[in-house]
Amino acid sequence: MSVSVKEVAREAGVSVGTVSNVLNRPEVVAPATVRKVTEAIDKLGFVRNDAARQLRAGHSRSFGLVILDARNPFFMDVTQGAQHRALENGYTVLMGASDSSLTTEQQLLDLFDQQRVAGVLISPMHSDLSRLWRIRESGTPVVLVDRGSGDRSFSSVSVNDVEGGRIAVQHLVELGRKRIAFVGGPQSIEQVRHRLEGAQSVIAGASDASLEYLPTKQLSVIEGRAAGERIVAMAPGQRPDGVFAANDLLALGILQAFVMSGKLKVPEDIALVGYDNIAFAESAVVPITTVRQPAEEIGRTAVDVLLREAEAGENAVREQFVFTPKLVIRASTTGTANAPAPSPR
Amino acid sequence: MSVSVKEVAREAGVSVGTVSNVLNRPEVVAPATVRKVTEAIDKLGFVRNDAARQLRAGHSRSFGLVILDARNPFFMDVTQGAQHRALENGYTVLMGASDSSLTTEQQLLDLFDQQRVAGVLISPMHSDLSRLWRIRESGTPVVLVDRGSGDRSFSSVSVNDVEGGRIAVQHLVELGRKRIAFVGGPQSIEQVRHRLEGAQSVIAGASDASLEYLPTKQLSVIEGRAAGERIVAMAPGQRPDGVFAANDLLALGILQAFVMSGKLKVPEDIALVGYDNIAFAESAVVPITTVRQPAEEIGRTAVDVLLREAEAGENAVREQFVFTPKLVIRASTTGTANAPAPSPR
DNA sequence: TTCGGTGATTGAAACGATTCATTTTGGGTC
DNA sequence: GACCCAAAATGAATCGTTTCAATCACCGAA
Repeated sequence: MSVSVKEVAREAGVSVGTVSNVLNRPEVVAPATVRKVTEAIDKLGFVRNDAARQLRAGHSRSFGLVILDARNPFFMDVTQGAQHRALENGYTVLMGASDSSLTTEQQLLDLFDQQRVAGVLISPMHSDLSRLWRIRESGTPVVLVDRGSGDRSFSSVSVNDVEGGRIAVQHLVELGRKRIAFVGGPQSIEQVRHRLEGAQSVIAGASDASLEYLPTKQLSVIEGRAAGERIVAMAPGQRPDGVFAANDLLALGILQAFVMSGKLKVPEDIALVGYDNIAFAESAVVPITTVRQPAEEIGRTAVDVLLREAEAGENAVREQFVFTPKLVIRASTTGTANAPAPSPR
Repeated sequence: MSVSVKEVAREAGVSVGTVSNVLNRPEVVAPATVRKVTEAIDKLGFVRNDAARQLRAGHSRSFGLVILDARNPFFMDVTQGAQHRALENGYTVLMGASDSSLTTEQQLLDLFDQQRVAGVLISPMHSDLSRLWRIRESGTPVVLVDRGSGDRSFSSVSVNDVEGGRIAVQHLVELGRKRIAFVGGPQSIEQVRHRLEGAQSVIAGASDASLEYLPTKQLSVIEGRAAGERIVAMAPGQRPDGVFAANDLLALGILQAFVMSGKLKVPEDIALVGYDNIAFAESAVVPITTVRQPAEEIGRTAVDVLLREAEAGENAVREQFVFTPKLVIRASTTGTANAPAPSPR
């Protein structure tokens, strides 16, 4: 079916070893021979069989990346960053979304195991990292993405989510909002817990403000809309005047519900802050104030760390990268018309 | 490093052939033996080496998918659909974005070649399908996605883009818009050409309406914003009163520019129609009227066709699926407040 | 007791690239 | 012309799984 080194060797009148050398270390082969072999390769349309290379090498030349949600532009940005940096180093990225399902996460890891990936990048569902320990013990480096490693036992590239939650709610409080609602869930997602924690820390320091927790099942536009509808349905007296959503998808959904109701004006009646600074937050009905995370940089850095760990092998040093999030202020809290200049992402 | 069938066989006291049979055809192995082997597998933590399987099988158990843009939610929806359907059939999807670069497209195909993927799904850049011919001739089925195969020489799953362009502009004309602008590009993208063609066909039939073509370099929010700014800068007398954008990302950017200028009201001064019906079109500053394509279904169907072609081998029948797009009317053309019920995607 | 026959198991070959110890080649020296 | 050495080329072994022809074990029928 497809051409192998053997046939190339025959065509070029050399041995298979030489063909392999031309492919991998042309400097040890006589120039004339290199030419002969290259010509044979072109003539026969030879394409290396990656499976055979991997089998011999013991591991593949791709990294496995497990993200939480492929529909969230934030993760696609992370993926993009990772993919580019990996490609620069001759690696490929296999991306899979766990869709916040533990089973799917396991399946993806099984898959990566079978593929003998050179490393795993993962935004894990919960704190039980035992599976990841096993993977690393079997010789595959693991880097946590968008999630710190509490005890520093894994390398990680993350953003300070507690701080992110803090600056978001701080902003709302400084605008004079008293009844704050936090919309997000499930709490099994660490990022959600941390952002909530940061929110609570602000409230604890502000005597006259309160925080209400409105749980959601997922971090999606649909769930956001549902949460928004719940808020719309509340009695005016106990309705929050500021909402902090655990991510921009939720915020977008919440905003939709508010606008559709025709009853709640943003930010006059209720201010809204999201998280991630996805491109679409800026072009929403009311441009959404949000907490920016350097998505692509997270992806790139994660691959860098993975490459270093892979190189170092057994005695690799664990690295902890923690980025600091920034508040991007837009009309959903300040009510000023759309920001005149496009904000950086 | 990692456990092989050989060690499992030793542990279980059987031959490697038997272990392989337990793995692949347990029904031909005595129940007691199956148990012994299964226990040995669990005990040693054996994980199949996919590279070795592939090598033997001659091809991998994954499909390669080349999309135009990973940041466009439309393509992520297609990917999601493809991934799910593939998984149901025991296949994996390797997704790569060509980012509208021919070189990247080639690189991805090279990669898939090396991986000996079981099939290729591609949303190709231009009409030169010679590379795809070669791939198919080497025994790998190919299905065109979101793009028809003019001469039916490839199977394809697409949407009638000419019709999509037609209904979009038809809608604008029916609303009484006379000076229509088509924003999109580059024309090397077939989808863009067809949508433009559909737009032109309407104008040709409407005596008093005109169509202006505003080219863009990409189908992105940024490019949309730039195009929008160009429109804002036009003299009021020759400014279009209706804009049809080649996709929702562009539309979102255009809308941003209009709103930011503070000079143009949508739809009063200028009506806007997008394409794709991505989730974010609905939650835009002004919810955007758009042309809906069944993204996930496209992905699913494409995998189905690929599976059929792979099964049939040499004498496979080429199949052409053409979905019909639907107009989703929102405030950016009708000006009515946000649609009360969320529209279907 | 022997002979089929069936169901279960075996083990060697094959997949294709890489590696590395070994052999060959070609110059240069004395 | 013999000898040495470096550079170049060779080819068998290896990776882990699957396949399949061959063998084995066991039971019932003759």
